[in-house]
Amino acid sequence: MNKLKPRGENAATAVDVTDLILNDIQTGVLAPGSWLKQIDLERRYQCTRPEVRRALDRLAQRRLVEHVPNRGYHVFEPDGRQAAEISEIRVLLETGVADKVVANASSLDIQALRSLASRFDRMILEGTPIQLYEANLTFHHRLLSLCGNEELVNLVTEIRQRTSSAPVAQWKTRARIEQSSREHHEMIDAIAAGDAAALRDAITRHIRQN
Amino acid sequence: MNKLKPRGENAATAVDVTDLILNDIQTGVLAPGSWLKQIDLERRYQCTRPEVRRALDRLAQRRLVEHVPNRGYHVFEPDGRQAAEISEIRVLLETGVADKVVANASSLDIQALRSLASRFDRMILEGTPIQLYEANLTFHHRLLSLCGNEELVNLVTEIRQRTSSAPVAQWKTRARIEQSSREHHEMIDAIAAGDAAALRDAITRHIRQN
DNA sequence: TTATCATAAATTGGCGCCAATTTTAGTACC
DNA sequence: GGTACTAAAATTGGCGCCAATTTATGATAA
Repeated sequence: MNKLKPRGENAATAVDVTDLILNDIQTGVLAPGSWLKQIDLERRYQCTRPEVRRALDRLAQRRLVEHVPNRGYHVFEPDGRQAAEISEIRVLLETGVADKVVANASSLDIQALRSLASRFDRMILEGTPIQLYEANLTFHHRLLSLCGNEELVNLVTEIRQRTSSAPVAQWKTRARIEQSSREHHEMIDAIAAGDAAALRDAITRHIRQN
Repeated sequence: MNKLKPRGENAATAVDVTDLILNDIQTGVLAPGSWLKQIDLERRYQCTRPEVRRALDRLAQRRLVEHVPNRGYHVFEPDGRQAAEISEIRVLLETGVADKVVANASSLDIQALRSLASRFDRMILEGTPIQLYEANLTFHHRLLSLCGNEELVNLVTEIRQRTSSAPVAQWKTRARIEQSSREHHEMIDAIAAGDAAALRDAITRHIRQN
């Protein structure tokens, strides 16, 4: 008598609809401001109505979509003020642990960071915008993890999602992308040199001008 | 033909079950680690099953309760590491805007803060632990609001809820409470003196030793 | 021709039932 | 007397239906 669902289903089926919708918002498939009709989502993600509703409620809690009673949910578009304020929060958190990052970084970590930064560079040329976006996330996640504060890493990951509705489109020009790339390497150099002040400076510029 | 529900019901009925449960967790009525049975909540708050479930899901998203599939939800108890990490995050955010707070504070704001700090002092003697807790929240909220970053205020309010499961019980001794009181006045003095460094120092000590 | 109102279609959101899983209690067996 | 197995009770969680509200459509009158 073999149990088909051992305990948490297989890993592939385990992904929640919330993440699917979230992903489509991040990649810009679901445009900022657009209305998310429950029937459409139901069909698009091949799931039931209650699942859609739970996902929408969760995303509304995380302020990625906005709920208007009896009207439905639409993709949230942060105004300039909110975006600026969130950027400032990121600056505070990420520069605040710069010294910890520098202190904890082993030569192996630095090597890994260089590899991830290079991967970002490669994606500028060869990858899709989504791959570029993900390479960027991976780099920043790896760097921030060095601070040793797991909760902080989670928090930054969460609020980064709120920064721009369609983060894929955040790099408007090619020049801006390449500037980002340079800043990545600049951060690594600062870490390698043990220069926390330089790291803080690079991080601040990097976040503020996105 | 009078409409009994004008647009969003009357303000009293509008409070969500989520807030009710949250409040009972904060005040320690629902003890850390205890299981939240849906039937009990349903009866306790006079609401329907789906309402209970939505509330539990929201609280689980905010990591105030933990969800174990097919077992239910229980009040989350943060371990020492998590509590310490969250405190560090608060230190970074609240000290990070100390200069802004000092810069923006008018004499009227300072007056208001003194009033709120006094209210806290009064609650030590005359109030219930819950009133004391709320007076403390009000004071900190008012102070932090001076930074001008609305998103940051919201964020701190949110993560403060995650710090301790039963925040009412956070002040273990009378001595600790009175120390908190002194630190409140210390913060105000620093603001009045325009001394951002002193404010940062007071905030750091205040958060770390809770 | 355009504005307004009524009717119809579509969408949201609340509620209850039932299946799946877990826990508890009881019983038989070692 | 203790342990393992079985059956029943309790709890969780998924799903579909229907009422309430909103939006779209069309008709009528100015």
